[in-house]
Amino acid sequence: MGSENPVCRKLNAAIALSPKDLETIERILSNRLQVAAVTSLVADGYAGQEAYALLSGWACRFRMFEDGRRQISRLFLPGDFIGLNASLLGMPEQPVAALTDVRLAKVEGTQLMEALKGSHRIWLSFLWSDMRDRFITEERVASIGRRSAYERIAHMLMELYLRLELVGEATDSTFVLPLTQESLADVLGLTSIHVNRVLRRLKQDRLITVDARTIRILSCERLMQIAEFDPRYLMHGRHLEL
Amino acid sequence: MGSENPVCRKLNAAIALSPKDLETIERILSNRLQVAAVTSLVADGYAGQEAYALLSGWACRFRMFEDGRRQISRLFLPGDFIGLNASLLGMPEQPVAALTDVRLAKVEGTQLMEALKGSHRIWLSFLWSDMRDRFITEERVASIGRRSAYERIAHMLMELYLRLELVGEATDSTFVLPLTQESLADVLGLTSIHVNRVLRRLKQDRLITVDARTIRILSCERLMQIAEFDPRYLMHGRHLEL
DNA sequence: CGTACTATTGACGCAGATCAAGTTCCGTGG
DNA sequence: CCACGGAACTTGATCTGCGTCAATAGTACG
Repeated sequence: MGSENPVCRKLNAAIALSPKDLETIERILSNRLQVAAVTSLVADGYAGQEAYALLSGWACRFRMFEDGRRQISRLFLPGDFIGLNASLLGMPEQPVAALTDVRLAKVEGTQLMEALKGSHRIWLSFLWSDMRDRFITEERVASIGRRSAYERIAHMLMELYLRLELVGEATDSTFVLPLTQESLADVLGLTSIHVNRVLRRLKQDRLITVDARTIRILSCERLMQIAEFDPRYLMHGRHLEL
Repeated sequence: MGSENPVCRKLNAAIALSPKDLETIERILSNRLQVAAVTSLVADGYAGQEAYALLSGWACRFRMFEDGRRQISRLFLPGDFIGLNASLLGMPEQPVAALTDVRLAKVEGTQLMEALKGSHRIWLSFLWSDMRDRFITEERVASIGRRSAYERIAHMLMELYLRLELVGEATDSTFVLPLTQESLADVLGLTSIHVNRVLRRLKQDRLITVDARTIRILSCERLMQIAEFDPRYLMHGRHLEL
């Protein structure tokens, strides 16, 4: 159904969840809040119990340097959890900020733990989500470390498309990329100027079109080939027999 | 005691473990094996149940590209777990290889799960270790994305020193770095030639000395300052009240 | 209709890559 | 014990992808 929340959609796509499991998850996510773009969700080094699920909008975890350099270490898309494990330990972490207006669900540790204990499938699906986040970060290390700017942006566009598609926010090779080129640069380890130039090249090469902030991928195949995109790290599809 | 294994040492440094907890962990690690340098521990995309704990030597997870480029996304040092969570899901992952001769303990999922259920502290300590690995990877993204080669190497040397110190493999500002400059380059997202030049600069600037493969840090303070090293991400010390 | 982001484009510079030689360090076999 | 072969390390010369600086043009909002 269209009203299904992205968290359930994502988890259920990986591990078949029972209606009861889905209900349990919905309940965990019932404590909703809204936050405007740019707002800090987790302060730098804050050792809090805060954990969120992102229901709509984009957020990021980042590292600031004294001279103003910024690196975004993770992008959070709808359906992603923010600080779930860290909240269980209550340990200081890198700051998190909303990149767009955002709808969140605040997750309570105790409630979460009960759900994990109560259903093996819920536990598996959370583990899956957690592993996937890690693989995404490891692939990003590979991207920033060894891919050229052109390959890197090609890779990121494919990744975003597939991640958004999984939660129903992208179809038809098209999705909304609500970030400024500045933020994109901070994700990619580039400058906004170079991001701009590479996007132009990708358009010239008829690989994508950009209209306002809507991206259309003209050839997934060629984009994946350019980036040596190996979709396995996103772990989409039901790989587990239960 | 000196004979204590690095896994126990590391976990116990974060979460105070009871003698019984430590015994349980020792038991999980009783299935030992040895592997020579360069050997593959986890094949590319292998969806195995394999999980290891590294007892001595260094290993890495990496991403290969068709033209021979390589990026090491994680370094495993003594005391680290390899593929622990992935093994529970049995999902394909990036390959893992031994960088030096290595002593391992093979970890069984079922045995592990029992231990986690049996002791809250063991569970916490594994969660801590897991989070720490993630923070290390996120800080690496920041490093490769935004730090200069000089800052990046300074940062990595400090990180390695502190990680090794925690498991008793470094004292007195000195540790053995058993990697070739080629491997170092693949960790750092640089070329071996540039790594060589930057190391020379660090020596000239009286920040480190290198003798064979032994690194001595002459000024932690200056090194940390250069790299804007924020030790919080390593989560050393006992932060949790229990 | 300013004021302030955001995007775009050009000119130029530099950190780090590439190319090309050595040199040193070891392990191995004669 | 030495000779030899192959890594790993070192260093210089040159090149280039991306950064920096600078200027203009949209756009969005009050």
